[in-house]
Amino acid sequence: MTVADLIARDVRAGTFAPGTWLKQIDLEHRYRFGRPDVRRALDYLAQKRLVQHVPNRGYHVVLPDSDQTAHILELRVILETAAVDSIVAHATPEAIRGIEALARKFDELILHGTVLEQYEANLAFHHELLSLCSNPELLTLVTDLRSRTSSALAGQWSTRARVEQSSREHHQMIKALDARDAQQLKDIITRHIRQPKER
Amino acid sequence: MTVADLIARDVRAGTFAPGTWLKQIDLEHRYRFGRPDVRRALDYLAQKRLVQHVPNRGYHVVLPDSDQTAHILELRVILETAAVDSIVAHATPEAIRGIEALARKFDELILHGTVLEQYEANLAFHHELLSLCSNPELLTLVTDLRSRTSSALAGQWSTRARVEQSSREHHQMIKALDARDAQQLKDIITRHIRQPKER
DNA sequence: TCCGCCAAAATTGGTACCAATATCATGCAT
DNA sequence: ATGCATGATATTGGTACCAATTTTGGCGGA
Repeated sequence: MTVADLIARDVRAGTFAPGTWLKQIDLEHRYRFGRPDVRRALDYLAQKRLVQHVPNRGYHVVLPDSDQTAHILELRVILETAAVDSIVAHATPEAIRGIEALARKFDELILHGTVLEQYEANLAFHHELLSLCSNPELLTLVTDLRSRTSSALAGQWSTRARVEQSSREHHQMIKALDARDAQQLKDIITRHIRQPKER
Repeated sequence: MTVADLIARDVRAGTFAPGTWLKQIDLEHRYRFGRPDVRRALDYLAQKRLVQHVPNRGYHVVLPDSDQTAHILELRVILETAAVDSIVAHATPEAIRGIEALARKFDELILHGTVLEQYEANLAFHHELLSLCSNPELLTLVTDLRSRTSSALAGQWSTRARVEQSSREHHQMIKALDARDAQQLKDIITRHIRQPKER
């Protein structure tokens, strides 16, 4: 696993809170990598907009911007609903079963997993679903976008109720996919991404 | 202007043909920058998928993959048509006039400009049009995607006829925008991006 | 007591150098 | 003559070091 992945994971897990300055020396000792590796990783993450670079100051974890995350979520709605027709067209019974397995994996982790594990299981579910789309670039693009909103992980996934709601929506997606109901699937995905605040 | 921009420009201009190995020493001398700057630029461009990194071999300009570019073009169709409703809603008369000016600028360069100038004028036109969308992230995302397909610049922009067709479509877009005809604008944009091969 | 200035420590970012690896050319054996 | 091994060369990539900038702590003055 690369340095960038390790840092990204720690950012998501909350080890490095938003706004924290990531000092190269600390990262060097923490992950036992050389200075150039650390700097490349920070540049990489800066380009991915997970950290921000300030010349002669260093790199710090980005502060979540609610407007910006809202815009990114809208992009995901656009892209993931656009993928639905192709997904439905390529949804073989085996593929659906594979997705269902990942949904159940997510369900299990609601009770006995850490927030990070839940997050990654959720990622795996959506990744598998989107991989049915005939456009592989869409998958990588959405994956990229998702990685930019997850720093607001604590906010979105805080409550048990919200996670259980996600689980229900996963199974609703599978049901709609099984029924080849594209419009229904689009609606669920839209709700799932937007995560409307309850009442 | 940064090293990455300079390299990117030379790649688009065809100075560095697809497949060419970009040697750090050469770039260092060509642009009069230090080694670390060159390496950062190459890493940056590799992340942007303009060049490819092979460990212990170096960086080479990506070879255009027709399937991949087709997929990226489809993503642009999805995103740019999705932006239309918002664009139409925010199209003030002044904004339309600004876009029209850029379209005319493009027209002029058809006759008296280099291919690179035409390319950049085209970019400016689309950038201005998309900037009307209420979602700024969409603009940056499409700009990013566009930068990945332009290495196939020679292929797409080769003929005078194709460039003039683009010009006509620009003005059709403005007309549809002026008429507040969102569906019409979407159709034109879709054709414009897909650039169907003439019979 | 609080504010501003100055020095010291720490961190970033760049330069030079060196090791590791790949490519190329030459020579040898078949 | 051709294929292969071997050594020379060039390029990449990492290590160590140093300069430049920023931050921190302390001191003096208002």
